Amino acid sequence: MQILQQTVEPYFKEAMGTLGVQSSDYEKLLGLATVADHGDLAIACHSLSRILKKSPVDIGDELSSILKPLLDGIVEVNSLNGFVNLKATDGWIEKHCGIICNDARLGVNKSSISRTVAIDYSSPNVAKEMHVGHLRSTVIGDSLTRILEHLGHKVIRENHIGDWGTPFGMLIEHLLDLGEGDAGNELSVGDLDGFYKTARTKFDDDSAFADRSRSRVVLLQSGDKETLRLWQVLVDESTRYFNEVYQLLGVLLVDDDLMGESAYHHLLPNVVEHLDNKGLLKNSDGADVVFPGGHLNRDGEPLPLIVRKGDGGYNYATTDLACIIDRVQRLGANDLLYVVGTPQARHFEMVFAVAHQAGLLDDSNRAIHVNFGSVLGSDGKVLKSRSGSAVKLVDLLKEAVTRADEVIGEKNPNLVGKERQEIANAIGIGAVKYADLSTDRTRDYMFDWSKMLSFEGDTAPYLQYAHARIRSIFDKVESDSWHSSSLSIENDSERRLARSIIGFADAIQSAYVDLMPNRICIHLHQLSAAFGSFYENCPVLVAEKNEVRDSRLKLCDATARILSTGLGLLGIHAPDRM
RNA sequence: GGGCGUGUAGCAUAGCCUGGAUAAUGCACCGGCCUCCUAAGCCGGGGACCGCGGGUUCGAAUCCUGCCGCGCCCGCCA
Repeated sequence: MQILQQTVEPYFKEAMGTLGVQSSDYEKLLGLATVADHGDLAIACHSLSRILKKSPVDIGDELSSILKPLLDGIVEVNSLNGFVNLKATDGWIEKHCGIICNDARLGVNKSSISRTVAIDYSSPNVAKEMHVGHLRSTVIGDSLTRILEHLGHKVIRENHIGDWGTPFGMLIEHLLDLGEGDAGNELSVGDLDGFYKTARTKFDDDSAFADRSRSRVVLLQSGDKETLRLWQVLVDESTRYFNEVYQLLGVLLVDDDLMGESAYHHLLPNVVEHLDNKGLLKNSDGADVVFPGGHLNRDGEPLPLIVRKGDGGYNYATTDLACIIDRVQRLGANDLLYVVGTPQARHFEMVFAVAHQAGLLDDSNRAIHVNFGSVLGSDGKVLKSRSGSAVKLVDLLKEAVTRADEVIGEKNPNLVGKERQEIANAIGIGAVKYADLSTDRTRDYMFDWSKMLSFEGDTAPYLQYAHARIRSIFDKVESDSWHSSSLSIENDSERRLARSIIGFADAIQSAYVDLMPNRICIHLHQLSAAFGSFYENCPVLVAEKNEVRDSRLKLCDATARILSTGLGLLGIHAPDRM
């Protein structure tokens, strides 16, 4: 209802002028109504009481009578308890909802300024299983990518996989021990954890193996050809596996988006050199560090960002700085988004601070840690991959699809074959994604199988179901004549639905501004609920008059398109049947 | 110890940035609705000292502050 507020704003100002109130005294008084029954917009008059030396109720009455003629035909004006309530007229709703119904973009305009956004998400580790933390990053990042692109921004996906570092010594040695063929087998069936854990165990228990692993790291870093080839085998097998998961999940990530840690390896000395040239580099306990300020360690001393370890090796802070250089200078990114868990908040604060100090970022750039909460088990404790949580991402997704398929068998046995498979996929995967996207991403997230895979309530299947019901109506419509008809709003169910249709653009805007996909979920659920009520109360095909039928068809069409568009922005499919 | 975050009905959440009128939604619970466009649905009902105490304000779930609980982070892992 931003659009209504914009419409009303000038008249409101005029009325305030008539009352003799300064603009600084009424700036925020006009806002969205908090009590839906009272209207769409409200003006709280209480703070004017002191200025005008009248009671809020009297001011409300007076303001109301000034606004009434000004806003005739736009809103109904009433005053109550010192509030002036503005409720959109049916005429206004018919007009604006009608515009949206006729708009391919459903009222969602592209941003006037297109930004180039590099978004870093998913980032699984080579030769390690993807776990629920990767699920969050992948699903949230995918949704944000879609939202940004929908608004006309240029998005560069960056899958910063963990493909470099000391563990690769032991992984390569383990690969050699198994023989490339067998190892490839193990990896290709997706037993990444088994591979990694065995290597780890050997490293810990077998000193000869540990020695070989360390030498292998040296060979890897010095660019030994054969070692690099073996390393590439590990990377290829892993990425093939990641791609399977991505395909099952239905996210946009492809091989071209891969930009692993190894890709920045050669830039790391330059990063340190650059920091040194800027005079930021300090030596502390043998390591090269930068003190960004604002952070203290346990002893109350300034906390450094280590860019080069005492042993001469580089670490993730160095790589992240190299990424910033690459993304800003080579890719021309205005905005840098990092869809990474909250525990790394301090790390990113320090990296961004150093990047600014070093001139790698300036005021035109926005570097944002798009943080998300930890994944908790049913016991409320953090689920960690190290503790060997048995939840494999692939297994979870497959179970979701299986369960969806079972429900289809119960609810709609007519669906068979390939179509049923695709629908089961859309429902199962959609349920998992929606469970992840529909809550505030910054809060911890309870990993609950039964909730995630239940298809009742505020879930993707509820929205998909609303969509499918509408599509089934259109299956029975023979003529397109409704397309050119106009809306006529006659009852509360229609009003509520039309208002919700108008609100779609606001929801997208809100999701974009705060990078919060759940704002879209909230709106889609509210829209679906409005539709559910409409569906029960307002016969469409058997409406008493043709004008009414056509008007309702328009509402249905817009609702369905908002659902499929909105779900699409969440990376969720909306099947025509289910 | 310091920093950051969080605490809303039995459970899970929205609202908090940008303060307003009976705190919203889902699950669970209770009661209704399928000769009628998909009942994965709809309608109605009960259930909350918005962690606790101060403060600012005409007005606080929302802003400030103190305390309590919980979580994460606090130098060579990422």
